[in-house]
Amino acid sequence: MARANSEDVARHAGVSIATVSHVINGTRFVSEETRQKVQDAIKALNYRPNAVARGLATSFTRKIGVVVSEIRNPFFTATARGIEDEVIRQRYNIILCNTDEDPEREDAVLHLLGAQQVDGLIIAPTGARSETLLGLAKAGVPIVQIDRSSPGLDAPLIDVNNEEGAYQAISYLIGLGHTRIACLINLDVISTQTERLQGWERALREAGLPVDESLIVRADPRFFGGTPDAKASITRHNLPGASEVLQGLFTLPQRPSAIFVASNQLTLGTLYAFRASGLRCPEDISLISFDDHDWAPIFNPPLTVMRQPTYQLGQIAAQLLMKMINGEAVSAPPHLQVELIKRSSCAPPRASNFEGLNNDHAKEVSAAK
Amino acid sequence: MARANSEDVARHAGVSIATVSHVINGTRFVSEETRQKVQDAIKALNYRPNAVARGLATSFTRKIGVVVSEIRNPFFTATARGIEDEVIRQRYNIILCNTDEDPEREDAVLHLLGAQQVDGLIIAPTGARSETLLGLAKAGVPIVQIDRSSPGLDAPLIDVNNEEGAYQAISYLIGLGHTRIACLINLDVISTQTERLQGWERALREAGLPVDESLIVRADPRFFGGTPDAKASITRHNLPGASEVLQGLFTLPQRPSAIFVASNQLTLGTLYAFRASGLRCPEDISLISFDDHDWAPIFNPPLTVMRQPTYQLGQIAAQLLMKMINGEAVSAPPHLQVELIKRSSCAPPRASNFEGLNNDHAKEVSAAK
DNA sequence: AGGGCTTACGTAAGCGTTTACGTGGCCAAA
DNA sequence: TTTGGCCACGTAAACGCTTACGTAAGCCCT
Repeated sequence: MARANSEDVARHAGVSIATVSHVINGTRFVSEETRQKVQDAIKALNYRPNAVARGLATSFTRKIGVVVSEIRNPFFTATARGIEDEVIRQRYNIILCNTDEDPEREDAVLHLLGAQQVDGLIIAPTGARSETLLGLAKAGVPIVQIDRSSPGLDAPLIDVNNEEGAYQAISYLIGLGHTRIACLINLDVISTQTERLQGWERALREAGLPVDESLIVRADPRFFGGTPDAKASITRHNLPGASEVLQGLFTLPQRPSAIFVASNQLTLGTLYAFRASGLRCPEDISLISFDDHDWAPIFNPPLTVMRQPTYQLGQIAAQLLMKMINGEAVSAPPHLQVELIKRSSCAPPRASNFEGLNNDHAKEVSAAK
Repeated sequence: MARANSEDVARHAGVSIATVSHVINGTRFVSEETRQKVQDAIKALNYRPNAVARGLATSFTRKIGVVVSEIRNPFFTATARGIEDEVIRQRYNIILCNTDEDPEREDAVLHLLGAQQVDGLIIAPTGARSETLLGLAKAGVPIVQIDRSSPGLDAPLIDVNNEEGAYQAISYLIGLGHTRIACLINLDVISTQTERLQGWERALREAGLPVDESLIVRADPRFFGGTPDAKASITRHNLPGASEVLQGLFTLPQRPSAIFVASNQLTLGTLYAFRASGLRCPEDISLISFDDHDWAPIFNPPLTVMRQPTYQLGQIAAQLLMKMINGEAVSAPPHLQVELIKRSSCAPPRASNFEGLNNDHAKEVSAAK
């Protein structure tokens, strides 16, 4: 059963094809009588306007591209959902693409999206400068960046204040009495990681603590414990992951009493390293990590985290993009705020004073003394 | 800078627009000389074919619709990723939509996808019969269903053997010595849930155990501990979630010694209920649940699960769909297999015999006696 | 020499919309 | 009776491709 087109509708209603277009879009006055005839014809023929043809005619396709590194990363999953909820209300669709942080794959999907004539683009760019991305921008495609920014690209960026978030996390640990705080970051060259590293350093410096470079460790992001295929496609650099790297660190004579995990993809490996090294958290080592997880509150111990407003981040990015698509002037919004969620994976270091305690586990530890 | 079109290229190369099209698509012989001129022109003008126009002309848009209930559900996240990896190789894009198991929203997104002239559709349908979906099928849109099937729709279904998986899970528990095994299922009307319930019942019957209806509990699926906005959009029925429902069950005089969780969205709530009720797992109660999680191996205890090949499920669905789009004859594939991943959340019930033990924790418990 | 075949490419219709412009009918004012 | 204007709608070009069909040039064969 071939789909009816507007010509069929016009014939059926005894009007011109222009009129059916106008009743559909409400773009000019049509008498009540003819409008009714057209509506009836549409019903009778089960007519649905062809968005592709409309796209050709208007150059608006009602599709936006969403490109992230990996949709299985809960950060992006939630963000994508925020985006979709926002745009679907305006009858827009999202085309989802993964880059795996690979500039080549990024290039490929950007070409496809460009060909698809998306009305706009929300992208978490890889670290590499992308001529293709710059080309899209120059061609007038509205773009908003999320989480990180692409070199040379002048497009609004929606992200959190990573440096400040890390600073808060480290300050919290310092307040608990820690002085040797490791910082675990992602090997991928993403600006978020260096920003968080800077926050780590600043907190240390401001507290008058030594900045020991040997406490900065980098690991290959990977899914831990996922299905085999997932694992294969996610291990990117084929270099040691968080658990391997940390088990080395933990055997050091002067091991840290706390660890700050700057990437949500590294948390599971860290937890595994604790277990493998026989370290109890928070008794032997404290943990604070970026990004909340849905399992974090019921983990043992419940994880203290820096929560990012992921869903909201997607919403805001989408709202901004829609404004740009509609030709409204927009200004780069401020950073979103991260939130310190105190649960129980941070406690004062052992054999230290307990001033500044303010969570249950710390009190338990204190009481146990 | 307006984008060049094929006419610009033709003019620049001194050939006709038809020739440009043919060198791009390789659809007819073009002399090496002219081919070269066209290629040069394409480079010079940075020409990219407009997929929308091509779509209008050929009626193939190189887009497929992917509709799931909730992309934040890791099951669908992995599946979507499998789909994308598969179709991107053929330069196809996916349009992602969420339904929240809401027939109305499903209807809305299906209309949009229909208008967008997707070449095919991969859908995890809601339980409700959908005229819109049936209409798309009748209009000739290739469709493959995943996870569950839609009433009245004749389209291949890619899923796992839910009944058998549940049967295996329960049989495993029975082998461990359990006789009172609760079954926690999702309130949403999805066929997977009833199938798993049937597996539960069959295993019990075949073992000659009583089928106690009071051990079947239903809960509202919801994210537990997620961000506030996530929670709001996910709680669907505004009815008690897993943790509330189970805490009731656990205070019963004859509480179950094991629980089978039939939905991955209910596992976190179950774990929370354990904690809230002061129940230790697996010492006081055993747990086996559908779907693996990336945090399951490092949870305390590591969770024994029925793993579904989620990523692969997406791949297979995509492969099948591509064949259908290419007009090849396809046959409905067999169920995918679920896999019992034995970790440590299942142990023999206390004060019972220990025959049939086969996991570490069970042995520990045994040894501890 | 003329017809026919091949080679390499051009012409133009068509895909299903939107939209600038045109037009017939009717009514009121001159 | 004109004329002008409004009202309600139709005509046709345009969007950027694909593709069926047409065609000019060159060659071979009789």
